Amino acid sequence: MVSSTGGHSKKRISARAVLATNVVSLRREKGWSQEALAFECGLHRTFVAHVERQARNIALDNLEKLAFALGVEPFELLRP
Amino acid sequence: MVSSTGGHSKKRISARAVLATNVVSLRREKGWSQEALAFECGLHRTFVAHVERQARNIALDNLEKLAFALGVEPFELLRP
DNA sequence: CTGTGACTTTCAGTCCGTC
DNA sequence: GGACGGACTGAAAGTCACA
Repeated sequence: MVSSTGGHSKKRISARAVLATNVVSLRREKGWSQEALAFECGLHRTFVAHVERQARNIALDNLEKLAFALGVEPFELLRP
Repeated sequence: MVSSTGGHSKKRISARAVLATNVVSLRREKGWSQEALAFECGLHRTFVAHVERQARNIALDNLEKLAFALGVEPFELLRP
């Protein structure tokens, strides 16, 4: 058993989970609160919270806003 | 002159445009029609067409379906 | 086989408040 | 500062007819 997440070692982490992880760590690296990040990308505070908790299926245009607010390219937010 | 592709070197291509380009080329590499790709990822033929023409703001879950149907990771569809 | 506008249904995204 | 619930509005999903 490689790990406990099921049986297969090739288990694919959902794009939502990867995104959430990346957003949280990039945000914390900058010492920002969810509110501060929301302000920077022009989205709502609760929406950013939902994305970080994998509770929302974010659309591409907003993924792009999030990326630029965090100072990275859109594809970097989805890279594991 | 840094480079030759126009005037501005800092021009950011929209995530939609990058996605469209990548989907079209990966699809053609496989010799698939839009209909075939739509079937593979469980989406509608016209929806795929709209994405390829940058006419839709696709959400993450569908981006993921598209990626796996094309045999790549989600972030690779957004990499320029 | 593909492009496109239009349409209905579902949900992304906002805003309120409470713990 | 962050998790979470409810209610609302606008936009994405999904489909179709026709070019």
